Amino acid sequence: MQLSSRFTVAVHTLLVIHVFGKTEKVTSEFIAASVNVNPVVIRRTLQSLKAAGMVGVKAGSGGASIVKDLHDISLLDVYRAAGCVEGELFHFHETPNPDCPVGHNIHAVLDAHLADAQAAMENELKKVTLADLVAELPAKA
Amino acid sequence: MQLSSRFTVAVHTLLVIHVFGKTEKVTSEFIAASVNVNPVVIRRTLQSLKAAGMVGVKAGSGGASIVKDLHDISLLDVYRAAGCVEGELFHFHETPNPDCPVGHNIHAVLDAHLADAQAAMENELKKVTLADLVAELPAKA
DNA sequence: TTTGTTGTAACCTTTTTGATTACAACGTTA
DNA sequence: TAACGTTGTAATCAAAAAGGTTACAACAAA
Repeated sequence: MQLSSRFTVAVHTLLVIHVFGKTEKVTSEFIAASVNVNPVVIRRTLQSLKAAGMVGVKAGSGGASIVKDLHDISLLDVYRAAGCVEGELFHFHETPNPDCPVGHNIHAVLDAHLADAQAAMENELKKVTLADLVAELPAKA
Repeated sequence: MQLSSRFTVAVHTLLVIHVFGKTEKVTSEFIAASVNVNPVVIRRTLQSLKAAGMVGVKAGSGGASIVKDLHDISLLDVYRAAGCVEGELFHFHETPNPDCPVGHNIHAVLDAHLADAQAAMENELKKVTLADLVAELPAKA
């Protein structure tokens, strides 16, 4: 089981807007051609990124642009904006038996550790900005 | 989107076996009553834990037992044994456009960072052993 | 042999993801 | 203002996966 691709699609989307934004009108169809998904998926992604204050989208005339400094957008920001994980990363079985000492305390002993693990992952995503990714782009081309 | 509950169910299962193993025959039905899932789900969990060398299960007569020191079983071990994530945690859209500079390089610029984030999470799980959890159990009861 | 349990296949339901169609709303331009 | 291309968004669909459930052969012990 893997997390939704919304996150990587969102990162890809932002990079396309950055790279082509100066020279082309970057429409949902244009981005979709690079990511290789349906344009509607990109439009939904753009709405999420817009709600997070990262991009502007021109209804009618068309075209997306980045409205925030790439140094100020971390992978964690994109991850959160994409909304592929709501709240807790780990999933608990519902209603463990409260009459059993283990079932009664399973959350008490596990929750904090799982939260730590999730925080460690998110903290790592926070270290990387889109500006870092852009810097790596040409070098690997 | 959350990870499968297989992981937390597996932890719960191991704790039940530990707590009741001395005094009762811990069957899949017994564990299922604490976790509050179907006994077959527990049997499948037990097979995974058995394959990982953590438990022994008596076919026929019934009952599961732990066959490894709890100090030597980390949450990461259980996480891996439960198999709720195969390989990569993050999911990529398939076949990004290789003719686009972004599509062509998206893996090159993202893979390492995502692997770092996943490793940070797993590393945190590695720090906690089942013995730690057991130590926390009575204190919170 | 009887009883209770495991091991496992098979099937079903539910949920979720992403694909897709459809279309009204919108901006630009001719 | 009319035509055109694009966005915003709802609705629907198919595919995948998770967990639930039934079923039953294999097995161990009394």
